[in-house]
Formats: sequence, C-alpha cells, structure tokens
Amino acid sequence: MTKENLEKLLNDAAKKCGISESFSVVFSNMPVCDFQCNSCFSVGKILKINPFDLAEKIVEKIKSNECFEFAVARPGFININLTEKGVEKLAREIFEVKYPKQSEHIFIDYGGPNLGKAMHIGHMRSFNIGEALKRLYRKLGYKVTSDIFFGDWGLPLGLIMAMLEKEGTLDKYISGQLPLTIEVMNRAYPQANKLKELDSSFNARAQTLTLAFQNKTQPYYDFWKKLREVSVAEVKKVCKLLNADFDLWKGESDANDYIDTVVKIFKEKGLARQSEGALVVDVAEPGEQIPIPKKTEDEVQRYENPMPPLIIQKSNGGDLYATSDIATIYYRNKLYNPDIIQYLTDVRQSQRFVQIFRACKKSGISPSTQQLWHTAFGTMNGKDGKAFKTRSGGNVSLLELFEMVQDKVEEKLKQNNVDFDAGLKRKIANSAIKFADLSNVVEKDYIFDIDKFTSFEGKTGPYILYTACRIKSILSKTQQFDLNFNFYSKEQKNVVINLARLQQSYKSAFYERGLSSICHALFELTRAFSTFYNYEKILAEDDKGKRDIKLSLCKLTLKEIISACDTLAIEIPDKM
RNA sequence: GUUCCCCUAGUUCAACGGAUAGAACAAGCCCCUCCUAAGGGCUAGAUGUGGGUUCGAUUCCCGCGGGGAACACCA
Repeated sequence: MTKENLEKLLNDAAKKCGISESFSVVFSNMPVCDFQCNSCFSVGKILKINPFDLAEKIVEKIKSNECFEFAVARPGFININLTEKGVEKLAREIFEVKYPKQSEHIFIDYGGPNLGKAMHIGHMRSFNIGEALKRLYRKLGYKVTSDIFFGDWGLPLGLIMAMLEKEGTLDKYISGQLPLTIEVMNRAYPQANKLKELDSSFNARAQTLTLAFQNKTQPYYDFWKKLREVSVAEVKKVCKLLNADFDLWKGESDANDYIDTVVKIFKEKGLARQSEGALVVDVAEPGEQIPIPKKTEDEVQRYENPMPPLIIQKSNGGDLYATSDIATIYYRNKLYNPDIIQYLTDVRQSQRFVQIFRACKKSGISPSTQQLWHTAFGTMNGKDGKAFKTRSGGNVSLLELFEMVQDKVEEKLKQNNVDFDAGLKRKIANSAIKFADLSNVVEKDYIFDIDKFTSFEGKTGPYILYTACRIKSILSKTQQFDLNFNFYSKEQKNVVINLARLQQSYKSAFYERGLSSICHALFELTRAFSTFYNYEKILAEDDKGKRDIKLSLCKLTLKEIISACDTLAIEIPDKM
C-alpha cells in the first residue's frame, strides 16, 4: 500500500539522519496535499529538535522519487503529493488488492429475534451491523461463523400458549385443526403480555406452560416446535429483505442441554453461592459493588461502582437468559472453538455482558486466550431523544418500516418514469435503510427519523446505487477498451485518492467494529466520481487514449463500489 | 445516590491530539440541444460553560450546566 511505502521512505530517510523514531503518514484533509506526516512534532520533541528543521532534514535525505513530491510546511508538517506516476501506481495497487488469510476464527452473534414477538426497528441495528461486520471480517481474510441466536426458550411462548388456551383454541392448534400462522402469534402475544399484568393467575399459567415445554412435556413441547417453525419462517422473510444470512440458526433452546453442566462447574469451583434464595456468582472486582450506607431503614441498598452478582438460577429454580448465554459459550467452545466471540446488542445490555464475560473467565468456560467482545450499539431514539415508540406507545415493526420505505421508493420510481419490478423496489429500499443505519457511529444513540429513511437525495443509499448505475450504463454502451491508469486531470486523481481512502476505511472499520467509516468513504468516493462525471465527457471523448483512461476509471470505481456495497450487504441493481 | 454515555451550523450526522472543523437536509443563486438532474457547481451558517495539560484541544484531564442509560431473579 502507498501509505506503507511512504512511511518506509520517511523512516529510511530518518535512519540516514541517525533517527530511529518512527514516522507515520495519514491521508490529508488539507487541499494542498494528498498525504501528510505529523510525526516531526512528537519526534522533534523527544530529540529536542525544532520540528520544522527536522522535517527539512528528513525531506532532504529522500532522493527524488517518481511517485511522490515532498514539501515542508510551516510549524513542521511534511506534505506529500502524488505525481501522475504515483497516481497510476496507486490505482494499480487498488485494482489488484488482495487481503491475506488471517488465522483467527471469529464467531459472531447478532440478530437475536425473540420468537413470538414481531421484530421491530430495535432489532434492525443488530442485523445490519452484524451482517456487515461478518462480511467485513471475511473480506479481510478471517474465518467467520455467524449465529442468529433466537430467544426461543422463554416466557413469550408460554404466554402465547396460555392465551390460546384461554380462548379455547389451543387444542385445535395443537391437533392441526386450525392452521398456526404468524398472524395468530402476533395477535396473541401482545394480548397475553397485557393480560399477565392484570391477571396473576393467567401469568402463573403462562409460567407453568413455559416450564412444561422447557421440560419437554407433551403436547406442549411439540407445539413449541411448531411455534418455533412458524416464527423462524417469518424471521427468514425479514432476513431476506435485510439481505442477512446466518451459518447457524440456533437459540437459547440449544443451550438448554448444557445448563446443568455449567451450573455444576460454578458450584464445583466454589464460585456460586446462595443469596436471597437465588444462586449467584460474584463478578465484582476490587473497588466495585461497595455498599453505600443507608440514610433510612427502608431505603433501597445502593452501591458505589455497582457490579451486582450474576444470577445463574432464580429463587424458584428457573433458569435465566444469562445462564443460557454462559451455556452457549460453553458449547460454542466445545463445537467450534473460536478465537473471538462477538455479540451485538443494544448498549443497555452492557453491564449484563460484563457480568457474563467475567463469569466465563473466572470459571474457565472461556479460556483465557479467547477474546469476548460485546459491541454495544446506541439506542434508536425518537425526536424527543427518548427510546423510539409510535404514537400509541408501541414499537414500529420491521416489516412495516420496510413497507413504508418501499412505498416511498415506488412513488419516486413512478415520478421518474422508471420501469420497475419488486426486486428493484426492494433493493433501493434496502439501500436506503442500510446506509442510513450503518452511517451512524455504532455506540452512539441516534434519532430514528422516518423522513431520513425515505429521503433519497444526498448522503443516502440510493445516491450510491444511482452512481453505480450510471457507471454500469456507460460501461454497457462501450466495447472492449485497454486498461490505462495514466490519469491526468484533477477530478480523476481525486477519484483515485478516494478509492484509496475507501480501502483504508476497511481497516478502520475493523478496529472500530463499526461501519460508519466505510459508509463515509463510500459516499465521498461516489461524490468524487459524480464530479468527474459532470466535468468530463466519457463516451464522447474522441481521443482513444483518454477515453481508455476514463473508462478504466469507471471500471475501477464500479469494482470498488460493488465491493463496498457487498460488505455493507447492499445490493446494486443494473438500472434505476 | 453510584457508574457509564452524549452535548459541534436551523436540523441530522462527520472529524488516529494537527494546519482553513467536513458533509447531508432545509435556505439562496447557477447548470439538462450533453454518457441516468435520485446529479453537478457556488453562497451563507456550528464546537454548552469555566479551568488545566500541550508547540497545538471538538478530541485528553478536572469542575459546572443540560440530556440519556444502567444499577440482582427481564433481556
């Protein structure tokens, strides 16, 4: 890579001056240069040399280079510009880039839909970010296994059963007299959820039914299987819309067989203790969970640096999700032995994952060499800055959101007199949603704005697709041409620089475990291309050499846009 | 109460401790006899507050103000 070449040049020059400190290079945001080196300040400080003098000394030692022009600027910057030869070489590197194979195996857990509950917009980020990270890791040469990890073993399914039982239809659904559909579940769950608050005997019945299928008591266990089947089919529909796919479609229920084993491990290692009737594991480290003296008798006990113990068994003997999570880590290690396990959830679950990870490390369920990552993403808020809710206080379902965006896309397509089919509509809607979501920095909350998802101008997914389609259109209208990277105009060079920045963004994205830098670089690239497109005639260029150069730029840019979109799980249509 | 996160143009978002703080939307002005105007060009507009560290702070540290989240049997 050019950046590395530059750093080598500078470091070699430094060595000739007897300096062993390292110099690094970054893309410049200044209009005067392509790259810059800021290291003269820090190195100058260590060596007690004026940074400006140091910069001059280094640059003097670099014998003239055909690819780069060096200049020293005011307090001590080294500014570097690419020559035409340098641009050509950079373009060639970009065109031929290959990522070496990595030895690590990353296991990534995202999606996490709960059976029985319709997916809402809160699930969207996990799917979008997780899917894109999975693809990014693969692109960068890692072995990756993805698991959707259903919440399929809990109370919601017991609630649905209890609701149907109360209606008197449960037997008919069990026997198959009435067909079980997702609509039945989507209706029954919210009703049951409300009812359990009002009717404690109903709640108790739901608990009993939950325990029944968990103990594999018939006919409830078979009915649970049926509920799972119907839900999974529905989830797969959403996955198709979001262009997400998983290697494993497991869930809490698969961890069930290992729960006793892991509880035993905690007990045998003396890590578990009884507290208020529940079985807990202490995970606080020194300086955490220090009780704050109560001011009055009946005040709730508060703690300084709170880190409560992790409950692995309820006082009624029931299991918790945390126990399933630990059991899941246990069997994932047994079956897949990954080097890294990554989870993607809302930031509100952060403390829970700290607890789970610590419990796994303490007990050795996760070996000390294994990395456990929790990538916490910000909450999607409404315009009031609070967690997003519809006017009626409910959640917007993911399918509804997708429909709304597709309707808007259809409107726009009709307005532009474009021939379209369902596939094109879906692709454009998908790009709008993905790009709007992934552009945000992962860990920050963001405002869920429906207008943003249905606006197709400016920094949006459809803009990226539009640019790609324009390039495709040009390339489809041309015959064979000779690949030629001897770019000569300012606009062409700017496209190449942005191509390099896009490739650089994959590395940043890996370290940040987020996609916003890729989205940003992709947008800047398409913007640079659009400027070039507006300034220079491509197909109408008479000079064959120049036309080859311009077409080569089209080809290279399209290749990289396709590659980036593929990483983000955005599909590009041929026309729009 | 404790802990963590956030505060940047009118709005929504960017900016490994680097130079003149970038975009998008909204506003105003231009560009379709020309490869897709879902486009391009131009104009105007911002770092909550008070200290500190630094050659240099939106970025790091400490106050203050404002907002959000978590704080044992939900996930």
